[in-house]
Amino acid sequence: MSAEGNSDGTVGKALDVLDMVAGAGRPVRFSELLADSAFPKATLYRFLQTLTNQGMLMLDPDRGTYTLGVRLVRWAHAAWAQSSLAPVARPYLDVLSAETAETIHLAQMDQGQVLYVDKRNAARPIEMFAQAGKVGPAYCTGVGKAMLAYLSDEDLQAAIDRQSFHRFTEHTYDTPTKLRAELRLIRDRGYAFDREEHEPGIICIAAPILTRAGRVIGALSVTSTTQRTTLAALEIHATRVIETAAQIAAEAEAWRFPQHT
Amino acid sequence: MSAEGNSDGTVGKALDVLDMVAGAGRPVRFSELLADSAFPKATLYRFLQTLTNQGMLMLDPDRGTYTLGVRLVRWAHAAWAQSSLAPVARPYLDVLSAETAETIHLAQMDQGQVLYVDKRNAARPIEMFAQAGKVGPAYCTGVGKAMLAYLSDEDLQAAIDRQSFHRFTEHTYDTPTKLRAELRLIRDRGYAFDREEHEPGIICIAAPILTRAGRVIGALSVTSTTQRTTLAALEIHATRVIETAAQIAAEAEAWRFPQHT
DNA sequence: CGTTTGGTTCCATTATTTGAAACTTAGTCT
DNA sequence: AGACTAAGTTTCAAATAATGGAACCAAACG
Repeated sequence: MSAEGNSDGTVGKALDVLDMVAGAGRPVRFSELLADSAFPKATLYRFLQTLTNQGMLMLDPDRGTYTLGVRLVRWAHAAWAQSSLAPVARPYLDVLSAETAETIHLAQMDQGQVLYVDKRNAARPIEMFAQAGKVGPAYCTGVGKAMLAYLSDEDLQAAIDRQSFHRFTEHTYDTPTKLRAELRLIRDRGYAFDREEHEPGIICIAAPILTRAGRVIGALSVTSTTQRTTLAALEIHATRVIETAAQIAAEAEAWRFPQHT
Repeated sequence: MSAEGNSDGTVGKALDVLDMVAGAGRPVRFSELLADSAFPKATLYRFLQTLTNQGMLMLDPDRGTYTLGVRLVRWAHAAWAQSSLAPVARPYLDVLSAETAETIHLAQMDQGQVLYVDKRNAARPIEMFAQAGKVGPAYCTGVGKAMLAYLSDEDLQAAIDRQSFHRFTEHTYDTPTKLRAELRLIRDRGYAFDREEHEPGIICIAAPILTRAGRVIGALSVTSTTQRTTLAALEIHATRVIETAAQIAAEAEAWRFPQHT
């Protein structure tokens, strides 16, 4: 979680610093960052200055702490609007949400993890920013497995290498072998289950969003709890989830979607 | 429209390139970017490669077009949660929204522009990502002027230098001089009006959010239309807006600086 | 096919980054 | 107060990475 060994020249290093601040998840002092980083004092200092100048970081002058800058929020808006499935999928999610009255997730793959890009909440109005942008593990979520199942061999291998296989619950597939077996079943079935693999009591069914060429560009899930319903009952939505995924795929293809990895 | 006099070394230049892609608002080809940029072919090419490697940009291999990468969405979530006022302000906005039954905006300053970080819609609640993250001009919006009015002299000068002073409506303050006079009034009054300066028919009253030390950290507005109400009628909310701004400021200060002298 | 257009790579030159060390505060201890 | 310490800032010659003109490649065009 801490140090990327990455090195795309100066820019790469600067972004590593950004990541470090992002990773902290709270305002951090220069000295804290210095302790965690491989950079010498002066170098880190200069990066911090540059990033602050650029609005990527914010320096609280009273406290001398750094946080992520709001400029990122601005870019994210553009990124979300321009290169996520969310804008395209929105109307379809609305329909599915109304039909199922359950929580809907729309996700994409990002660096081997699941990135949620949109959500419809069963009950109350949504808190989009609080939800979209969140990341989760791929190997133990419905959307994650749905996407993994349709990855090319080499992309799958790369993704598997990035999984932690932490055993969140007793149902978590905690080895690559078990996971691969599960993925095979998912591919045969056409959609994935989450059997309380990530959080106890949380179940879902999820379908991949595929281009005509068969490339995964995202996934879609209907989520519920074991208190409200059962997996079997949830499965009646399978057809509609798959349909919706297909509709989104078709729409997205009209816009010729970039490749996500 | 991008004045790249930026002097933050290589990182700054790379971010300018990112901005260029973001600014396009659609997938762009290498050659388009080349035409718009001052960089020579090879240089621009290398930046694009680096940014793509870093996940800040995405390259559609079929079309040869670049879009913003989803990694930004991920960072933005962290930025929003960690260094925007939005999470802190949320409950207060909810109350104000219920009380006024008008549209509420929460904004912060970003590079001389207004960045909206949260919103409550008069009618229906939705679309956070689609709304938050949007930017607008500072010199002709309520929140913008409220923030400008409390900037330090040098920050104000820097901000003014970045304004376009485009005359959106007949009420727009279209020169620095007029704007400065208006800002003085706002400071005296404690809150700002928007008298259809940005969009015809749209009016608002806005208050700055200030730390105890007097630093501007954001602004808050209640917006309506000339069809629904008048500026005079809207002004009855002034006290509550200022109160709410104070509450958010207090909360933000407590939350971000737990320990105090 | 010869030509144009759009994209990628080379590599000697040049400018930027680097980081040890010196310096400046601001804060603590005696 | 004065001496020490920790945290942050600046300097500057050496090391390194960025630069960009030009060559190259590959489609698409005529």
